[in-house]
Amino acid sequence: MSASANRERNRRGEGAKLRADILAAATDLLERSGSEQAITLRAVAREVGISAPSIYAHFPTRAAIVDAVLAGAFADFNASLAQASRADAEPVADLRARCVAYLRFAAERPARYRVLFDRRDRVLERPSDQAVATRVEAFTTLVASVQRCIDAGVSTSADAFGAATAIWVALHGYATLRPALTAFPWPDQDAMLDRIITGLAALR
Amino acid sequence: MSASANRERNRRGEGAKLRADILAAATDLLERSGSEQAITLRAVAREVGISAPSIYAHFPTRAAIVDAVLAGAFADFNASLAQASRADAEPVADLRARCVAYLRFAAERPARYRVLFDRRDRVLERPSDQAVATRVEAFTTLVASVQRCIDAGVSTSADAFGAATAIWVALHGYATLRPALTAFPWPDQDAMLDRIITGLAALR
DNA sequence: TGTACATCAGTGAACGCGCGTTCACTGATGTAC
DNA sequence: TGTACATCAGTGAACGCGCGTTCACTGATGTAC
Repeated sequence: MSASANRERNRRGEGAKLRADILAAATDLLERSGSEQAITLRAVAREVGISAPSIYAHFPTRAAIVDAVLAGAFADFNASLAQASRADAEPVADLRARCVAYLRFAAERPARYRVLFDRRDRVLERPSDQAVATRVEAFTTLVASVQRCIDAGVSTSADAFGAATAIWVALHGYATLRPALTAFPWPDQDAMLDRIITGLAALR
Repeated sequence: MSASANRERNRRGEGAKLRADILAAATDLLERSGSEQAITLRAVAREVGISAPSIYAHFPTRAAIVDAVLAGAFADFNASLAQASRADAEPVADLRARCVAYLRFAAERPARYRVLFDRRDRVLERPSDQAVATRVEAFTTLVASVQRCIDAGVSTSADAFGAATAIWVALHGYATLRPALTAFPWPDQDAMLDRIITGLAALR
């Protein structure tokens, strides 16, 4: 298949546009297939309408593409949660809004969600401080949200960190299992969330 | 590499022994690599010390090997939980023992655990009733365990199924995230379990 | 007891595939003079 | 204003790899006579 059939060559100085197209195509492949294995140089090239070697002008290796997709997923995830946050509202309402946004992100972009926490730690390559911060951001704000419930006297928990970890773990389990086991007679999501928040944040 | 260096040819009538060796090698590859992708015909053959085509006497396709590994993992998982169960003891102690066994299985055989619930439903191939029953067995007994807590008046939950689902989801989240994110400052597992059981089974 | 032979438990070479990556190249585009 | 040319944005062919699978085969082993 000729690439020119699908895509016009960028004008001079606009070569960097291809980088964005490559990233979008890779993200799309991930989301459609459900697996980061689907992100191959050749599949991405096919999707964008270029030849495979053209990718090397923008990414040094296949892994670099996957990393960039992952970074984008984390940024989207953090943005979704931040947007849902209502730090000035009732603390329980804020906590709930954050959890709803968490599950919504996972439901709407299941493959991207999975990839956020599915990867084993890379022992060899040390992630940058910024990468670590991005990864921890959503959790940090969750702890703060639980702490606000404690401060307001509506949670009897003595440990915001522990409670937030338990909530996170439950959300992750639900977010992961729900799309994987569609035949399971899942309870209503709102009821599930009530159980998780009330039980694990030790709400009165 | 010659196979005869590693393995003696089975005697006549004992060809079926190879099936068990193939399964063990495939399981080992899964557990060592952390991914079912590592189960390739050639890798399995290398591991067992035979040539790749020899596998076809025992499994029609690569997928059949993976399925068999998965079935074995489910059987082991159910057996681990069943063994931990103390249905005649205090209901809370039984529930806790089951949860501990759940997390222990996941910690000791992380790749096998993952594969139990990681796979998306196969929409095309309908699983047999028996396969479904095996998959649901552990959960069914968890619901019963919660129900015993309710019957004993120690849980205020009105819905054993909902509570069991919440507990399962939290256990799964923890079992999945804990080995994946080793840099996270995980709280003590016992404290975590207390939070999950007490909070989600609505224990007094 | 000896031997021909069917069967069993495998082997080794080959197929076509998609992959990541390298390499030498091409042709349009903008710029210097 | 015209043109030579450097540069940019790519291309197409090729590499070696491991894969699932097929095929024709081999040689040891047990058994029938």
